[in-house]
Amino acid sequence: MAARKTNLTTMDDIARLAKVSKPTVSRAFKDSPLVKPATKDRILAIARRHGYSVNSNAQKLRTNRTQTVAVVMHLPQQSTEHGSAPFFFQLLNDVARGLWVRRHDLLLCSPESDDAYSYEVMISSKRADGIIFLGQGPGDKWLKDLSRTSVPFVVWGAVDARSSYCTVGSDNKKGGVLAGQRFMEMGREHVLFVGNRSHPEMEQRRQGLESAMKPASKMQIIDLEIPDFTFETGRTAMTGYLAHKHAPFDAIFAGSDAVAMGVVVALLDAKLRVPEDVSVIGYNDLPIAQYFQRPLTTIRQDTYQAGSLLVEKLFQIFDGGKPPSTTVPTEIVIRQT
Amino acid sequence: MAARKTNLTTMDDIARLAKVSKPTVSRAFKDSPLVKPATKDRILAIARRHGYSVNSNAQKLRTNRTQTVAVVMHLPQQSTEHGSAPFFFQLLNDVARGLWVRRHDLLLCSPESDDAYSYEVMISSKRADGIIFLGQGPGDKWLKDLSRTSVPFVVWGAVDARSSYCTVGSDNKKGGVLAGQRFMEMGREHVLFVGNRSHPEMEQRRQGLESAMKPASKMQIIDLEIPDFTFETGRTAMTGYLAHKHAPFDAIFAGSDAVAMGVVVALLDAKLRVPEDVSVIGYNDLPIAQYFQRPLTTIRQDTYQAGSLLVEKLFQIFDGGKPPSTTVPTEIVIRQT
DNA sequence: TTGAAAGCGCTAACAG
DNA sequence: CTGTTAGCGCTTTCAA
Repeated sequence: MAARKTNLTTMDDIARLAKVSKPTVSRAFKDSPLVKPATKDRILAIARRHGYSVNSNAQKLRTNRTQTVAVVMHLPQQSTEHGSAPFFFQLLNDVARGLWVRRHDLLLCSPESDDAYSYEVMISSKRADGIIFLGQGPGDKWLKDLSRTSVPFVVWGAVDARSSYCTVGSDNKKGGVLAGQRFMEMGREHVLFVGNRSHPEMEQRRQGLESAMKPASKMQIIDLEIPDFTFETGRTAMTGYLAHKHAPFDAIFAGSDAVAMGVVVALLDAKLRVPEDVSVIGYNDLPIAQYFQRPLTTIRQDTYQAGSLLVEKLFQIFDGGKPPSTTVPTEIVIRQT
Repeated sequence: MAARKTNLTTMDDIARLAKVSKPTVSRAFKDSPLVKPATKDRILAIARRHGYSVNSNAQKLRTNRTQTVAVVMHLPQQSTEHGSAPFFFQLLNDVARGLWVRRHDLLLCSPESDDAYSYEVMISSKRADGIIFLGQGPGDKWLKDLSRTSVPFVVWGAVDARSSYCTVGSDNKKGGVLAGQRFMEMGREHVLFVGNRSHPEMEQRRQGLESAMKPASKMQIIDLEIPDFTFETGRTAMTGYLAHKHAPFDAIFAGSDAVAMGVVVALLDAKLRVPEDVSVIGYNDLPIAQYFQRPLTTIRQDTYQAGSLLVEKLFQIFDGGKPPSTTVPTEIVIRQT
């Protein structure tokens, strides 16, 4: 009589087969020291033989914990739409690793609406124990609203010490400083900032740039505002700028590597030499950046550490803590632009 | 007396407040026609006012359905490790959209081990109703094993009509044909295939290439085997090939865009002209491909459709069907290589 | 159209 | 170390 793998469904079945009680089976599965090793092994062997595993929904219902974290990420509609997509995927990856270490599941969500309510529901309906937001979007009103609720969450985005919620983000200011210093070393004087000052992270980078340049009284910043941070936007903005205005510039600090690459292409199309005529620095150090036409000088963020920090801080919140926002170090990667 | 938002926890509480019974509240939440609209509105209003939402774990336990699909994806350890990462993230994105349309949650997992058992546990423990595998890895023994169980799953990978499980994949053969035809039109004769024949998808592409070239008896394929499909691997393989062997070639079909870009860089380093001396075709049409030093000619796969198909077929399996494997159309994007 | 009763599969509290 | 009891919050009968 071959022990057919009839997937038994309940803990009671296993208990009966192992001639123990249900709680003992339960303990065996959570590796409790309260159960005798021999008993435990027998139970686990029987369970495995019958294809049994603990029903996680009953477990979640009973314990009132889901061991699940929701990660909310703006997924790009088209591959070209969102210039920093590769960066966010890398970050997702690193967050996934952090959760995996803590044996938590990762529920991937797109933002339903930028409205605190839908996230409150996510928690009160016990789909997840907490939320990690990858990117805070243009305005963070909804995040402020959310911070007034009891929803445990952390955010990747611009770090602001006064913020009412916990954020982990690139040291944008330092990133700007590094770019400014580099330009100064190269003797550049007119820096075009291709970004968007209403975007908090961008503004921080610009401030860093400005402060690094202060010692050199000759240096100045020219702003070129762009609505988003894609290759195409960078290219067309640059082409337009070259066609119409003529404030001279010899350096460019771009809001993202994608923008920087667009800018470089526009520059080359206009017969400007990079870096001889114009020096360009990007942001993020996308994997592509080093293989670009002109291997790109850029500011790198440590996503590995970012992922760990996001997870760690969320768990501190689970434990009743109120972890401070933190900045992740930033470094300049000097290549050929 | 302000109705404070004390988050009530159970359906019973809401039932009491609305002066109805628990089942009525349950019906109201699932928009059942059995409940009078006025009653329903009243219930929903009360629930919302008190921050109540249905406990999804109790729901899942009771109904024995999770409304969740696990997506298993090899997350790259380092950004440069896995050349096709951007492609898979795009695919993830499109799968997410498909699941969202069907109001299912997406549980993101890395492969625990390439062993059927861990996936059986995922289903028998009721974490998810089914699994979508993004990429089948080098061998698919574990997938064959899994297909002998009752685990509902579909796979993105090489489509093989004889396979025991449902696969959705690029029309690799057609992709190869398109590349071969293009080379033929350009009058190329010696095609270097930079790929890995033990990888089913690669082998299919090579077969397509070969069949397209058959009419031109002069044309021939030279194989350059590589272990993985990253930029660096492509570059070093090409550099090595140029240094040692000297079978002449005037065209290259690469296993991925990342490889193709690595190959192009090696070619240019060796003072070969692209495309004058060597024509190069990649695979995947990564967003970067068009912005590369030489905008890359490549084979594009329709991930949007792929995502929809994967989800659709999984749902057919849920409904007891046995959907056939399908191929997603493939097209050549002619740029400058 | 609504309600009463039963039970999904599990774990925590307590007793031994 | 192991067992008994109770109940997590919900939906599904079935009855009214």
